[in-house]
Amino acid sequence: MTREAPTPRRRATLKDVAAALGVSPATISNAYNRPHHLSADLRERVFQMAQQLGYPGPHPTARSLRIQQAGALGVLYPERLFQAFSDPFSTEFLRGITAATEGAGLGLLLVPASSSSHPAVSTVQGANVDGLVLYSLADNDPRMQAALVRQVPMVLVDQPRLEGFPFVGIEDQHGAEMAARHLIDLGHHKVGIVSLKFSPESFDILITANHPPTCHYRVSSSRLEGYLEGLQLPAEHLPVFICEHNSLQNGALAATQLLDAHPDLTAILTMSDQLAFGVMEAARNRGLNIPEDLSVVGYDDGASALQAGLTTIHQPSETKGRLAGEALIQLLQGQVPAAEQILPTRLVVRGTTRNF
Amino acid sequence: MTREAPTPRRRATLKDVAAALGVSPATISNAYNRPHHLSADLRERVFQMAQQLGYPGPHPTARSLRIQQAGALGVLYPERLFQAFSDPFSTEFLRGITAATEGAGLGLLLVPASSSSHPAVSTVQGANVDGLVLYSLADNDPRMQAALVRQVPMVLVDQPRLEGFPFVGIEDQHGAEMAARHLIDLGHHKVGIVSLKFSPESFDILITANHPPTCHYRVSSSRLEGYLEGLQLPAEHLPVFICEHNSLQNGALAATQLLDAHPDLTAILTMSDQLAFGVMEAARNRGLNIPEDLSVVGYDDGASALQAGLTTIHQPSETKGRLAGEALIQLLQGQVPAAEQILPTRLVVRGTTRNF
DNA sequence: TTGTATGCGTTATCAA
DNA sequence: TTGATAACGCATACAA
Repeated sequence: MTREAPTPRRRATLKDVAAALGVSPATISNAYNRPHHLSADLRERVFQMAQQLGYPGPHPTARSLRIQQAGALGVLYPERLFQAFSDPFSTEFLRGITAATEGAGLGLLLVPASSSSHPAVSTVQGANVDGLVLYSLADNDPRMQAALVRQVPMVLVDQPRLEGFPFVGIEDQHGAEMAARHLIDLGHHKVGIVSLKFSPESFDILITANHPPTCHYRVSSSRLEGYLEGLQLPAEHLPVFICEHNSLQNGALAATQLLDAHPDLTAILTMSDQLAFGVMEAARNRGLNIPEDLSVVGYDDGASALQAGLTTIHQPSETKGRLAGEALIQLLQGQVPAAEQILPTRLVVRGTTRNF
Repeated sequence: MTREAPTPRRRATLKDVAAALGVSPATISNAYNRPHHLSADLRERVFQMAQQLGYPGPHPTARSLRIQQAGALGVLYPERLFQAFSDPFSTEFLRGITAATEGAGLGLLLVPASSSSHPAVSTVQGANVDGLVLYSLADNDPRMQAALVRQVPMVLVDQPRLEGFPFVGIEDQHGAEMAARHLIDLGHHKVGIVSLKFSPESFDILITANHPPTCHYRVSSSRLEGYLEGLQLPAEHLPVFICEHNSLQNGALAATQLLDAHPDLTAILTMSDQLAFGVMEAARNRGLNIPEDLSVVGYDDGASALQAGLTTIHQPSETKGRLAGEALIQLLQGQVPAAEQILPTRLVVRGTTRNF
């Protein structure tokens, strides 16, 4: 097993350096982690020998195992990670997390969603992290249970609560209600809704609000409730298009189908800015002017909403991320963070809504 | 905070389950990893006992150490992670990486930059990853050496090359040259340049192109060279403002100082879209119309450039990320990726440049 | 189908 | 200041 061959095909370890130097492994470890526990001279010789043998320094995983710290925080995202970087609004959330956690020297691990070969739960089970942020997961997402089982510190954001874990969210329903009331105040009676998805496997579908399918996403259900509350219109005459993705393209599709089925609509409420942009594009393509012929309201108020002059509901997504990150760090330090932090939403009236 | 579950003083381990069940540790391990190596009945009993004891399943770090796989890829970013989520253009790059790596079940670890308490090299030494993407690091960034020492698979993107590691980049200089020539073709003779940073510690400074300070960033130096090549103007009359940050605010500051010192400028070349937006804002604030009074060219062509009608240099940042991710995965699989992939840049003329 | 023994590469506790 | 040794928690040949 032991070979004195000068060509170690295998990565050199701390023991190899110790052996080559005729000292104990502890000394090598000390050279890296406790400089004052050994003479400067010996320490220098250790580093020289390490370089000579190609010893890359303490193995991170072995060290993590030993000191019981992974040095990273994980984020569970409802969709494929690809999506996390597609919406300017969700990158703001991630920015908030890093703003809070980077100073502590903690990395941010984006945990991959499921794929054919790698079920989602296995990736959350295998994530080398000291804590998790559960972001906007569906109430039937198996990863929630998998995360719970891991018994690591967790913070929940915009998703179903779990007893004993800090929650960070926004006044989702209230924001939607304000959006709806804004339209009512402007005199609109024929309003369509473009919704975010209802369940992980959902696909594009046009329904009416009186018979909604089961909704597994807290954000979607809260906002829909807010819309209904604010509109006070008969649900059976309220068309709702449920989108599979939160994308401009999907918003355009939604608008097309809504307007095809209900040409008399004078306004559309959307559950995200991205969807609103898509609606606007589709509306213009069929010759409708905004806001003259059609009023549109978004949700989120990401960076691009200002640029586009979109009337929308503002939510502090970066702050949301920061609070989540801070709560998680407090948990790691044995402190007790606020059990619940609900951030305010507010209506921002710009140029895409108008009197009817 | 307190949970009703039987709180074990210490996290239960595989051994505990084995002991409680009177079987060997290997059996527990098999129950989780090799279902077919034991009877369905015993497997079921294992899971039940695990639940009863609160055993969270195999410890990810211990497992990682044993199987020599971290299950994640790391990204080294030139600035604080906060910045990675601030520029729509760099999020496109990250999106490309995840698009390539998520399918393989690999997480993406964003390695934190330095802070007062945590030197940057320690975080790269301690990152639990199977490979690294070095993105746009300065040639004097100590993390490059730290990464090299680790002897893990690496891919270099938009930064100094290292012998033996795949490189992914763009035609940086060529793009800049086209931008400059575009202005010359339009008849401009008085041109200012807004540059990205030259060194990690750099601060805002106005210089002339004939005496540039040492540049540690490959992207900045390539683009500056391209500008000089394309402009063919005397360097001593070419003002360059070097920005500390790649932000709209910094672009506005740059424009203000450039135009204060050189009121006769008719055009400004910027090394990023973000900087261009800032220049445009500052120009408008001082009563200059774009492009009538001032032509502006960006770089990157991120999503917002189209919306703003910015003349800019397009680069395929998402593709860049995808290729980097794919190359890294090939490395992990023992395959040999292309040693070098240089993606094309192209001039996109929109509404912010005009004849002079 | 199940058990035994060993090693993955460290760090921590003690003793010298 | 340095050394011997036992964890850290698991997976895998190999034996039974």
